[in-house]
Amino acid sequence: MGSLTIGEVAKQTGIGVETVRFYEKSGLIDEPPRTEAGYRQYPEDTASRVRFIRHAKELGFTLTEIKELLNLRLDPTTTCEDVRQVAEEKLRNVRAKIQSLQAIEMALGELIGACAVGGPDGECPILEALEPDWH
Amino acid sequence: MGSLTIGEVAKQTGIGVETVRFYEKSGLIDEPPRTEAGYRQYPEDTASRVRFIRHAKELGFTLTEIKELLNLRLDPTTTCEDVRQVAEEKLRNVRAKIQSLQAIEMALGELIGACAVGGPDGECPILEALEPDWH
DNA sequence: CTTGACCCTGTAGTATACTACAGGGTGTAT
DNA sequence: ATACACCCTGTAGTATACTACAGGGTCAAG
Repeated sequence: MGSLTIGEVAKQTGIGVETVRFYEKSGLIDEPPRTEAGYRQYPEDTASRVRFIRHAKELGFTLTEIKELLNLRLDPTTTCEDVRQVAEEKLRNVRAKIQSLQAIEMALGELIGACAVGGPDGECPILEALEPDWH
Repeated sequence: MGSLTIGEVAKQTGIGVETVRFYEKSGLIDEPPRTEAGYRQYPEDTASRVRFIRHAKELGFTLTEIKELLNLRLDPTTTCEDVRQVAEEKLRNVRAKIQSLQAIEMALGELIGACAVGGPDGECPILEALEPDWH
């Protein structure tokens, strides 16, 4: 107990074993210790790390950006100030995404509302809601 | 006036002319009328459509999903009920993304706060903030 | 002690979304 | 009338993120 095979990680996270190895090679999850036979022994929190990666990917972050997010903790060579600056940049990035999504959310809500009363009439509430505030 | 060349669309949106043609071929923007010489004459709102596509892409939507979003209006063969159902599914999708981003936003805020007082201490607030509510 | 499910490395193939030619025509400014 | 920037089609190449073998070793159950 206390460690997971690559197959268990894959099963718990709904991805393939090749993808787990791919993430490891890409530096998104740490290289785990091995058994004598060479089998990977992943720590138990690897599964939540993988789930984080999948969610972040769905939110439009690239694997490179996700690596940066995950490395915000745990790199002892960077100073606190470095970490803070990267974190603040990511935070601005995240907030911009939230705003854009909220604009789409409103547009979709309007579309559904318009649909309920009269049906779509050729204009595009989605485009209209998003355009004005985008430089 | 009243129409844009492909180069003008590209310039106004910061993408290349090849990408505009690619979006046209992919059905994300309508095939525009042509001059006698075969030059494309895009309607003026093409630029905002392209900007919408770029933003939606940054939010993790695929081009296929963006097409679905854009086609929510303007297809006269689908019923209002069809439109509403697709719109509501997209809305749920968008709201889930907003929630996940807000969780990341909080985690980053915590990280920045922790950093301000004592520096990172080996735990990962980003991972921790996201884990509990993700099945 | 063998069968089947699992693991290993390494390489090659796929889908998505561009991006860059090649080879040619157009339009206007000097 | 000849540059030069721009447009056209079509095809091929690239980056990212997987996904699928090939060829082989490991291990627990019967």
